[in-house]
Amino acid sequence: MPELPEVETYVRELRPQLAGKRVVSAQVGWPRIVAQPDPAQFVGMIRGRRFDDFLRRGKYMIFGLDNGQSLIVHLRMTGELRLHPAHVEADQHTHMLLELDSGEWLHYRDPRKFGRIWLVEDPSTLLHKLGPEPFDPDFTPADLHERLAGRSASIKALLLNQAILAGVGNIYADESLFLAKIDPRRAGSSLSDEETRALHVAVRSVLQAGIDGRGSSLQNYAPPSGAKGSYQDQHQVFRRTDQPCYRCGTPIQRVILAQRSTHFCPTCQE
DNA sequence: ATAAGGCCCTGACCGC
DNA sequence: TGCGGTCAGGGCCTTA
Repeated sequence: MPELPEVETYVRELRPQLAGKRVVSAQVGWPRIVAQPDPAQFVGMIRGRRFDDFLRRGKYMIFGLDNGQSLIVHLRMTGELRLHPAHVEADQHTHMLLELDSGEWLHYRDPRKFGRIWLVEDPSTLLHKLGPEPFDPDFTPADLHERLAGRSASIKALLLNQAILAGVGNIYADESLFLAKIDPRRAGSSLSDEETRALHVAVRSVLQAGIDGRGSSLQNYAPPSGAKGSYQDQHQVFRRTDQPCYRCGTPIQRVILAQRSTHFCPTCQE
């Protein structure tokens, strides 16, 4: 389940592999994977384009092309993007292929087909609804407090809301709330200034540790270089239901919030 | 406006 | 062994 640290790892590892290479041809196997434009147009438009820069915004990857357009990819749950030599055959779960002038092929593989690809003139038409980047200097504790004000939904649900803050998903939301010692079931508006500051610090700290570990490799995710991420070894609560809290020994509890598994320590988090 | 639930998808896993 | 049921969850959509 790629979240900000996993997508950031993707961008860092794929950038040097793709920079300056040109698309020779494209194939789309599962039409719904290409959200915009329609797949036939997409194939025509991407042909001949060269990859210039490569950025991340929230959980989106943005490939800048030489004609000013952008190829945007969201991996959702099980998406993978990998550069392979020409002799590697696409399997049944590979839904888009780009042939490059280096002789390599970029494979988009996604068993659950939740991921989406766009080719757009202006990325902001797609990304303008996103909240701030967690590491943006303009994102302050006061800003976070304002975004949570008046919200009755659980703080867990609000952390997952990409319009409030971009990039946090289920793993890093649970880990952030544990580090900040905040009960995930609390209403967003109930957080004090002090708790909001603690959460602000915790989100950045957990995401940075995730990036440093090249992400969390659970059942599906692995970075494009193949070697697994390591942050799963540092999880304090995520998928540790009934196991003792590392801090106090209380069994980690699991509840459902916003239709997502939520893990927390009932003693440490209030 | 916000909040909550459904939906898309398939593989892994569980109990029988 | 086979099989049905359940779970995993990101983001968009509909409903209230």
